[in-house]
Amino acid sequence: MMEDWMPLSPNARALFSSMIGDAVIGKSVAESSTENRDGSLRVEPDIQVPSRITDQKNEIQNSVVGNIRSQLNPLSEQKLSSRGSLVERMAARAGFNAPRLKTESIGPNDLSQKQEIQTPCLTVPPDLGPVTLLDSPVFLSDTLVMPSPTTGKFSFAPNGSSRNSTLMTNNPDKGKDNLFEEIDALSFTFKPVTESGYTGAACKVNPSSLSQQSILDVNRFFQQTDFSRSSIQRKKSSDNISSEPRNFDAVGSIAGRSSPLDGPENEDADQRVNADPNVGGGPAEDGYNWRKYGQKQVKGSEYPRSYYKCTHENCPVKKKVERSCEGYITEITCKGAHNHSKPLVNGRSALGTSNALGDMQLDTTEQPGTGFSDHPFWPSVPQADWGQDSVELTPLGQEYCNGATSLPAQTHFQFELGDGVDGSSTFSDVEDEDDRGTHGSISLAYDCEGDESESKRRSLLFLLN
DNA sequence: AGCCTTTGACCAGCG
DNA sequence: TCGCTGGTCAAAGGC
Repeated sequence: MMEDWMPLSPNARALFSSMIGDAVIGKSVAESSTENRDGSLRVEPDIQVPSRITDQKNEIQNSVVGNIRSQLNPLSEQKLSSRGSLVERMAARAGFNAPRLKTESIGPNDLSQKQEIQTPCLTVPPDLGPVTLLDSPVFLSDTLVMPSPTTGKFSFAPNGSSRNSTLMTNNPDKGKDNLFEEIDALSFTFKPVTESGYTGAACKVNPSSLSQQSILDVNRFFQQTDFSRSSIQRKKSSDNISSEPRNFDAVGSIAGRSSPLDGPENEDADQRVNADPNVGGGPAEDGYNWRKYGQKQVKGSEYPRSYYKCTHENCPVKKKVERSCEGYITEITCKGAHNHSKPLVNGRSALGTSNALGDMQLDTTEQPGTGFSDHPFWPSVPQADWGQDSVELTPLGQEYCNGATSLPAQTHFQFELGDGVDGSSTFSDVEDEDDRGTHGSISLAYDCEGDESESKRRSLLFLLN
């Protein structure tokens, strides 16, 4: 179903995916990593998504997808329909069967009879119109739109006369109201991060209890990620870009979209959510501070390799990061061992920061101070092992490179092992790299502009998850 | 001012 | 020794 979002920017998709927990995210959640004999880590889909939460997410996501699609031009939709499921393509390329969102029970049984509904997840509840979603406060990116709760005014116009007519659909007011009604009904699943890291517990937070500032922060976040109606419209007007398969964060790879950067073809700088080098293999995504000291085009690699050093004094750790044309990490090689603990971030340890994204992680034992090991996107590495001069780890995964061919590129993480280190026995729990840095949904949390914003974004991610 | 990225040059290892 | 390649340095510039 991911192709349903193709016309959207990767950033938007990443964010949306994070928010609604699409099928692929479900896959991410459902997937667990297994350890191969050779020490590499591979993700395998073999864990079921908690049913209740998944059902709610699917319900919302189906509605959202359907509504968004209804806003897209027919051409894009047709192109989308003509493509196979991304999951299927991934499965074909990666050689595993990714779990699919079951949509048979949603909507008409005979979908083939309806051309406009050729892909799953298109059933839209009649009371949840496009405006419900597109006019959601978090979707509004410009100041011309109607006041919204995110602006602190929280007043809806009696009618939608002042809004963009092209996006208007039936029953706008009802849609908006329903948005909050539904949100309220569903409640957010808020997963707090404690000083010691992710607790694994989830608590419900009634949206009404959120502070105005929090809402404003959420809105600001969406604006920064350009996950807005205006961005969608821009995409509509540029089919040459939007119609191409692009990296899908949630599907993706380490996701730390890495923030999936917008491709070079996308010159709209404000849409670059993850143009930050931190995203993915860049500095900070693992809680440490890195300084790039070199970049080189390596023979045999289609992407330039970046060299990073840990900025901590006397810390010998270096890492090499290969990034695709879109900024997705295709390979990370970390060498050395940190001789220091993670720097504090916003009054809390980087560990906490890392775990902000770890709500999909399953019972990962915290390994404070072990570097990547305590990052939700990195496997747990016993301190003793990480203490070696170098550690090598090679989880494999896939990401989808944009570009004309949309060829998949393999994401490759590698920690160089020191002698006597059995990498195969040191890593026990790793997430699907699809959810890691090479894709935006996750990287957003690391795409920090500052401690404050980082903290706010973390909060947002909790809301979205 | 400090830190960062960028990027061309330089260095070392290897065949 | 030479050429190739990967890794690093360091000046310049940006934020």
